[in-house]
Amino acid sequence: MKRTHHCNELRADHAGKTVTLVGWVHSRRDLGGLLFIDIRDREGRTQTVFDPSDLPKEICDQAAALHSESVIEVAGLVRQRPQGTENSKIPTGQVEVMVKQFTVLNHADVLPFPVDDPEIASKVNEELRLKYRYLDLRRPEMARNLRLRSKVATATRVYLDDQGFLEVETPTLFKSTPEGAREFLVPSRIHPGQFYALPQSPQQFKQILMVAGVERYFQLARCYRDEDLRADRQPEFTQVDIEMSFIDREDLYALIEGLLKRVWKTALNMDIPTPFKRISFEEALNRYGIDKPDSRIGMELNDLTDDFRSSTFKVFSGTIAAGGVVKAINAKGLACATQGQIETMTEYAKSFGAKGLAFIKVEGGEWKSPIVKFFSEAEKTALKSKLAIEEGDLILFAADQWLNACEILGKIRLYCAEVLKSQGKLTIDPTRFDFMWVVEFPLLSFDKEMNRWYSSHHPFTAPVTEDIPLLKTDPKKVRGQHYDVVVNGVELGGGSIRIHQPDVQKTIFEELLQIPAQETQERFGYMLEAFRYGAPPHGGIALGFDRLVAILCGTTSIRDVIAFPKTAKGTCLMTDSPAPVTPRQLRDLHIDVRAAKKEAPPAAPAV
RNA sequence: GGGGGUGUAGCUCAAUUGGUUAGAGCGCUGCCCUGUCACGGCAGAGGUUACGGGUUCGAGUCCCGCCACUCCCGCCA
Repeated sequence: MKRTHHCNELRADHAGKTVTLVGWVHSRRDLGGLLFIDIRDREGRTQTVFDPSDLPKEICDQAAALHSESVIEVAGLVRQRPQGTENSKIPTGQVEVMVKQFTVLNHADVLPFPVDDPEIASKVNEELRLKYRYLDLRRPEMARNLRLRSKVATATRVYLDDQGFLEVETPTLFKSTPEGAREFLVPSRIHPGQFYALPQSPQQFKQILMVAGVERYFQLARCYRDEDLRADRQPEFTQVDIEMSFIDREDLYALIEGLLKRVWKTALNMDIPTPFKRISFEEALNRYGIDKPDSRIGMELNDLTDDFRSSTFKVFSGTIAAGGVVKAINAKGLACATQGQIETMTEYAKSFGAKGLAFIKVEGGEWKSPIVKFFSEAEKTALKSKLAIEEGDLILFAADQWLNACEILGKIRLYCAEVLKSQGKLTIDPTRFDFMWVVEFPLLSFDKEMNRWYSSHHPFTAPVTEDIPLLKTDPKKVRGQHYDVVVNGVELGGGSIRIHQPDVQKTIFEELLQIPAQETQERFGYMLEAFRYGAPPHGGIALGFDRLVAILCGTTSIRDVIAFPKTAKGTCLMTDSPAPVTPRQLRDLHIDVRAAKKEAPPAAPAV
């Protein structure tokens, strides 16, 4: 068997050539005498013709009995199609292969779902698609995603190699660092009762590589987090992990902008403008109510705190008196929102801790609202001008402490955008990509319940240099040298300049995070020690590779760009994992299982 | 852990207020068909309405439980 051409290769000037094609039976049209079979491989498809006047009956019968997706090999003569029978829908539509020899390489059973019909195949229950992932991946859309992912990975490697980066692999069997994401544990057979952890990210190793003098490191690194899944979160995922020595934030921005420019050019043949705009965490919250703004949908937040400071509407003025703020968005054209939708929004807002969701519907020239009667003329005028209120608008308010008020309206804003989209009142150009850097995150956040500070990003993030004195006096004000790269409301990645001075690192660990010295030593001792032996200033970033590819493929679910993804409950429907193991295996690992045993599934019926 | 959505033939979907034998398209099986490409024509098979209970003269439809898939909250340094 030697194929001479792939199935998207033959053109009119191949006429007269004898060729061999291999591939899958895409479709079969049996006219009783003449039989057409479209043979498909990953490149495309080609029509083959079985002519009974030319071939033994057995061959024609055998070919006529084939199911879709059987794998065949055909050899024959390429010829120009008879006039009037060309098919302009496919690139090989000018020619066909007159079959001389034919072999069935694998006879396919009837399929659980159609692979050839994109209309139906794209609507097939995802459960079925995951169970028969190999069939799902044959669909052109999925094959395209796999191919695009591969191209982006290669473009990334080439770009970073051009920039002098070394690709270094780091261990998958790591040590548990019980802070941050929940880890997957791997019991040690050789060391009874001890465990490895799968890395949440190669964070510590990449910093150590800087101490090791690598200067420029990258890796398409597999990371593992035992947390609940989302459309854009899987328990195992891939990061473009990057770390560099002797840099500041500007160097990093330039590097990543160059990388994304290259990737967008390679994948979509698009030139994205650089540098990306930059927005501080505070401004992002103030304007968009979220630290990963989608700037394509308008409806920015407005601050009305000053306007309602002495309002007779106590819900607002009272909140302000207690140190809170009043914010509002204008959902243009949403005055038609149903009672149900307003209720949904209110419930949604409440789930984030809002007490309620005040609103004004601007309909029929009047402001319909349960609260507007409390507003003075001056307050109404301020609203009207600040929010540019027009007929048909829906105004939504949040009154709360700053962060809460912002976040509530931020979520409501995204919800409104979805409603407007579904009503056709908001359309977004699918080729629009709004990149931005979100910067100046607070280094630390305070956990009221635990009564302690924790790292907003991770404990290795360097404070902004001029804020270092504030560490001991006013930790809340310390900004971190942290940055997130965001596109269209998706956090593509984040990173920071790291701490490379052992004393600053020690202050963070022991004085602010209040990790006891002994524990710091046990968990991070090797890092602190490494920093004592010549640690260069360094920083880096990690980009979510699955999210990156998903955006390029125009899908919201990273499952569409991962060959073998997990379900929302972390199972693999194709291999049926996770699964029980034998008592013998457990014994070797010194493990007793206390969980109730799941009942074994009934034996599969004989096929 | 919590909330929402979905589950009817192999696939995609329908089934009025709880009311006859649960339907359609595609696929599948058989027969016919020599220029189709969504080939066409005729005939046929195919259902534990996810699963387990309950209410009712009667349940795909209502109630309770449960499972799977999915979206979201929590969670994701």
